Amino acid sequence: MQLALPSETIFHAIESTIKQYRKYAQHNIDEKIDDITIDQGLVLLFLDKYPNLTQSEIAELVFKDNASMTRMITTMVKKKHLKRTVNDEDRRRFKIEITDKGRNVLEMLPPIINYNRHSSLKGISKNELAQLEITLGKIRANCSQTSHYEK
Amino acid sequence: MQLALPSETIFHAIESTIKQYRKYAQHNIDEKIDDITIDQGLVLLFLDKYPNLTQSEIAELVFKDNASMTRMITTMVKKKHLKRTVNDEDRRRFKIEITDKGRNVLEMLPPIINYNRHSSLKGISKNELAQLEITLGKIRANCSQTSHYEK
DNA sequence: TGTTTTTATTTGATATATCAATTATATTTG
DNA sequence: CAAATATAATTGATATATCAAATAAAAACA
Repeated sequence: MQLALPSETIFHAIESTIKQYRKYAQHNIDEKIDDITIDQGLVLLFLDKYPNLTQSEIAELVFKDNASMTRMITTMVKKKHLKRTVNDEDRRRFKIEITDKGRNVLEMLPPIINYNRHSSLKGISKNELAQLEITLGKIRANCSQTSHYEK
Repeated sequence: MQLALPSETIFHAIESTIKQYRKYAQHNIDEKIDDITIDQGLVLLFLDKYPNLTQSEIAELVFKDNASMTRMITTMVKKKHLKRTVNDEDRRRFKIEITDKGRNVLEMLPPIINYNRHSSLKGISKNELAQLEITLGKIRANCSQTSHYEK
């Protein structure tokens, strides 16, 4: 059976694009901020905007699952960007607070993120971007259906 | 500073598309084959086509680094899809062989992979795909440059 | 030939992802 | 109210990713 090499498929193009963007964005962050990943940065931004988020709400916003979020926040507490205390109104939850060190990071972050987003889309028209969005949406829709592939 | 939510950016669209494709593809594999990931399947396909590949050559073909490939192959040896023996012509290398169990998997794999690739692109024209490829290429190019963001 | 460099692979540390099972607390409901 | 169910978060197991350091063997070189 004929089978294209993975390198020849659009899926590889999609995957390597997002990987390259992540590396690029992380590199630009690393130049200015010590020891913060893209996703940890997003956690800070969301907590700043909505201070009462629970861990699972944050998880949803940054597209992680709860287990990963637990561990991410544990890491960020260890690095002293966050403080985690029990929420007395609902003792199942935690109150997650941004420390001064976290606030420090927060000040530097938005311009870098904006730069990353804009510079990586240089030379791509609004139309082209809209088309990209549409095509990706079609793929997602195709992949969200229950397969009809015969067992 | 204004900052779009991650969910509103094209980067999230790209990332969630590839994640959804991976889940969909893995799900279709799981229905028919026990205990094989997409990437492990690709390793088998490449080894079948080019039996003398070294670990680092395989790594390159499936876009992993050497450390990950070492661990992937260790896992596949544990699961008895592969056999690893020292290569006597160059004792730094290993000879990686596909076992009967691995061959069994190999027979079932190509039609599933083809199905995954085709069904997830349903309703997308050749032109549209070509355009997708072009736009992604522009993003990759933008992200491969050394940033000029001022320190 | 002996030394240096390169290549192939491994290992350790750390972060993240996924799944299932577990714990603790809240909420619902009969 | 007590029992059942739902929610928030954790934990354990396992796989993968990344980086840097280590090992072993081969190749280059002086």
